[in-house]
Amino acid sequence: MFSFTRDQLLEEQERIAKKVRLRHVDAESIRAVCGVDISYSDKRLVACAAIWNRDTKDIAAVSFHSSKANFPYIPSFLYKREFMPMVKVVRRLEVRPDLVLVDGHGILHPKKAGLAVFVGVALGIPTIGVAKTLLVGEIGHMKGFLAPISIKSERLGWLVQKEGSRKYYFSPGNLVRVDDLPMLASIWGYGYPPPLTHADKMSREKVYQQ
DNA sequence: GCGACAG
DNA sequence: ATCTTGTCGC
Repeated sequence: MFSFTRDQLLEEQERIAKKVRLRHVDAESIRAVCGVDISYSDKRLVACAAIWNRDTKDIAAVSFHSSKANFPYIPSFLYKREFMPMVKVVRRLEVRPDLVLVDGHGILHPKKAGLAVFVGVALGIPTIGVAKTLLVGEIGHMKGFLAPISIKSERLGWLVQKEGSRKYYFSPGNLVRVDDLPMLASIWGYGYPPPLTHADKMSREKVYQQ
């Protein structure tokens, strides 16, 4: 099988980080939002992509991809474990989403190359990383539901927390700008993104019955 | 050297 | 992520 040295993985992250393009996206143009998540049962995994329609506020399409986990979970190298299954499950959708939300960090990462960066660069679709815990970065002062997060004074993401809700960490994966994230998070009211809630639930159901 | 460490 | 009892709160 394949083995990788830590340096090889770091080189791969540095290469992908150079391919990221942070571009402005108009929130009004975002209609189909896709959430991607993965559930596990031992070494088996099931990835689910769920498209949530911003107008109907309901799920418009779903796809699954089952495979075997071929790499362990190592902090800051999650991409090696989940990147390919996520790309495949999104490509399996019959509809091309306007925005992809990934369960994990984007450029808010030691090498600016989190899981959402790999997925976003591979797909060429605006992508955002949404994580439930912080990996790196310093959190600024909360203003409304938002607090900027930066590394060495460079703003790379946002802490989003609606009153009475948990904290979520947003950062660009590709083709969106850091300062676009607040407007995009407002689409679903700053809570946990509905597309990710559905993808999480459906991937868990699928891996359970399989 | 020690601790921290997305999912 | 997954496993997994009881407990707090709406």
